[in-house]
Amino acid sequence: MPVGKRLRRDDFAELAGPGADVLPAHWRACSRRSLVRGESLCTAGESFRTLHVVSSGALKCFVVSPNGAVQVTGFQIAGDIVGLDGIGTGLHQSGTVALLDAEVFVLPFVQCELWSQASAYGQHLLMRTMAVETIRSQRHMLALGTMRADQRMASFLLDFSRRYERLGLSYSRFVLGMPRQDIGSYLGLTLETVSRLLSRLQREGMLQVQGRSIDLLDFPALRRLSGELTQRRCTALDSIVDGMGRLAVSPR
Amino acid sequence: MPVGKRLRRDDFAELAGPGADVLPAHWRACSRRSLVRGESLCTAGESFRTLHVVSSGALKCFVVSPNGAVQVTGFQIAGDIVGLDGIGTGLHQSGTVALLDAEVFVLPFVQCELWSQASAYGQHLLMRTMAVETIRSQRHMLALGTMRADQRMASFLLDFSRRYERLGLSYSRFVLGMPRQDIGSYLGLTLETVSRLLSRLQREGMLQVQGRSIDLLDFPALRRLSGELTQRRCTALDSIVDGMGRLAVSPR
DNA sequence: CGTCGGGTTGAACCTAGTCAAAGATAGTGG
DNA sequence: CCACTATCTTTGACTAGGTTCAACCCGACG
Repeated sequence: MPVGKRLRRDDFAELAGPGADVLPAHWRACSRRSLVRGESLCTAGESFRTLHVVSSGALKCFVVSPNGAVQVTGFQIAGDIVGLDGIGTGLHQSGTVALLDAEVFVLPFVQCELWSQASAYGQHLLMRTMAVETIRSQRHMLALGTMRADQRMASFLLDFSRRYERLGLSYSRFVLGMPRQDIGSYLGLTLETVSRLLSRLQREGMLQVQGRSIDLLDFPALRRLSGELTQRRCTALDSIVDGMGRLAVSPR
Repeated sequence: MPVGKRLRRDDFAELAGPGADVLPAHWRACSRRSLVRGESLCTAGESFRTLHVVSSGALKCFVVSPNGAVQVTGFQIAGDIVGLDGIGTGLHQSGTVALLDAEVFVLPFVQCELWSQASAYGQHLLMRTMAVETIRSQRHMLALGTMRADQRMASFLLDFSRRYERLGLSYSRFVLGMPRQDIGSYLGLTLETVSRLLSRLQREGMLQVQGRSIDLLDFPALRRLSGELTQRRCTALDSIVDGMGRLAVSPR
């Protein structure tokens, strides 16, 4: 049960995850909180006091538009950090719920701030953690804005593959902790499209899917699909970007 | 020429823009840099040393995927901050170019860090600035992931309207500093679709468009379009989100 | 054993993308 | 100052990818 992998506090010393940076200096003091499947860690609008680093299980984070549309903004597994969006306004902008039974480390934000003030290193790490989050969302925007459905799906699977590998788990066989609807929301697709895509990729031999269990079979093909080729609105292979950020197709 | 509005340093005392927070404590020391239309402020991969706050003109920020697809991640006008994405890795993750002749304040990042270490307030502001950026990208993800083309366009126009208003300019008549292609890239659409949408909204009386000059006429309609109704995958008006973040349609 | 949430699959529809051509605009150099 | 060019914009016709609606299946759980 890969997703359920539980981290001991000491694991974070070697862990490369986004939350790992900010945790070490706190782990002595920090408490934990258990969540059962479906339990909410925080909801949008709620006042922000603590950051959380996932110890085990899986969470999803989502924003809700005024009219009720839901967009899943990310999935968090062991080592990932949750709650950075609350720093800006003092209110959580997004909700977070447990997809599976989960456990999180609790980091009171005032302590993070104190720590960050006390050491230049701590400050740097905290900022870096936030900036990494920005980079992650930029990548996701790129996926949502420029990729076709199958490419998004391939990127999504490869992303999870890498993250599981980072936790010392199999990068080719894993269990997605979330239903099709959540994957769809995250990728800007409907659940039907997600289901169809997984079936198609299976038919084409790139992976094996059994409910939420995934077995990635053809990494080169998945990588090719996810990015190297056939990007929407980018037909020329030898195209470059000029100073204006325009695609400049080189002759020859 | 609304977009060309130039800020004096003192303006930032009252300015509510994202960059305004971080600037005041620095303005005495900080230098400026002028950019001509098309000039690049920084390119992806380049090492990160400085933040910039736009003084006048307009910039765009974009990421490029390995295969050459371009996604515009944001447009910056006076008061906006540029370069936060470099903090995470020490390398700029995105490129920034001037859409118009522009001037920016230059904030060496080491100084920001020193300032941030020196005062808890400074630290808080810097982090807040970064977190606000995160919130912005979450909103944009929501647009890219859940909205239809016309809704994205309406949101985009209303966003610019608010930002111009914040600068003390007209919220109803303004000039978009970027070509259709960039708007399209930002919204995850093609330039043809952008053009067609603007024509359609004009035909429907919501706005007047003349090249890059926009005159918003029917705010209620634009707001309605941008969010209140007809969101894709959200047909029920009285739907709410349950603990799992699922849409729960209330009976009645 | 029946119900319920989640998943799969099909068919019809529609939004937005693609390709193409013509018009507008602005910048450049004679 | 005007002609020329490059870039940007608009519009049309056609296509394709993804959504919608609907039926059905499967496994878990009471």
